[in-house]
Amino acid sequence: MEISLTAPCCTPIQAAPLSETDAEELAGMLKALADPVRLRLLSFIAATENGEACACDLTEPAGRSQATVSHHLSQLTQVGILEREQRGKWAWFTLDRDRLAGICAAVCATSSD
Amino acid sequence: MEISLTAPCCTPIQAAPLSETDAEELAGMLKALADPVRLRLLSFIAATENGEACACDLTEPAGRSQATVSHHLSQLTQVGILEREQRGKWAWFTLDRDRLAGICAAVCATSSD
DNA sequence: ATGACGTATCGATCTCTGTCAATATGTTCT
DNA sequence: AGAACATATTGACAGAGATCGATACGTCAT
Repeated sequence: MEISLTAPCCTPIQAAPLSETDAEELAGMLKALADPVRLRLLSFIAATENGEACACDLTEPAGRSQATVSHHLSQLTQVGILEREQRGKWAWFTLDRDRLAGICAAVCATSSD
Repeated sequence: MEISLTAPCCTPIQAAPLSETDAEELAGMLKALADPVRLRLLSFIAATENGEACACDLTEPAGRSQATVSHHLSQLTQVGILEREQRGKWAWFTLDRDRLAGICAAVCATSSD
């Protein structure tokens, strides 16, 4: 039995039959990921110099209205994929790579991990 | 630079800003995963003795109608997470773990991978 | 305090998706 | 061929979600 580098964020799907509740929980996180605009937002943030970005710099490259981008950023923050920090009147977001890895672990980890 | 064990199934999000097309592609696969019923179906199949299951044995544990389960299995097959094999009048499904790992790699792989 | 500016929330609309009953398709057995 | 059974497809509907304009909320500078 190997020790995996990142622990699953929730019950892994390939170890044992998933309960309805556990399935709902993981599905919620995956739903947050499963949108092209949100994936691009994550990608933009990951591509910055410091791995952080201000909401004001994300509206234009996302190609959506300020309200829509704010909504997407909020969703990603809610499931812990993004972390939000208020700096003056600006909202800065950083990617939580451990959280992302935890979601992936829940999807991919096999019983031998 | 490490060589990762599984190659991303499509453009990874953390390497460079994602194009709209690439984002749509990955989002499509994640959408297939992002449903509690489908996650449970995957989980049930992964938990079987041989890692394969007949559609007829999935309807009841999924708690959905035959039509709905068939629809979900079809979606998972369409994005390559499940593989379908016809045996007589039964449809057998196996999990493509490499495909799953490829999706995870696209989400989690960093530029240093 | 007041004005300016960045962000979040609200309300409305439109599209997408999960669901099932009914039906069609395909396979096996007699 | 015809009956029986497993699975897929169709059509319809309800609920969820993406989107935006308008507005409210915070924060800063004057």
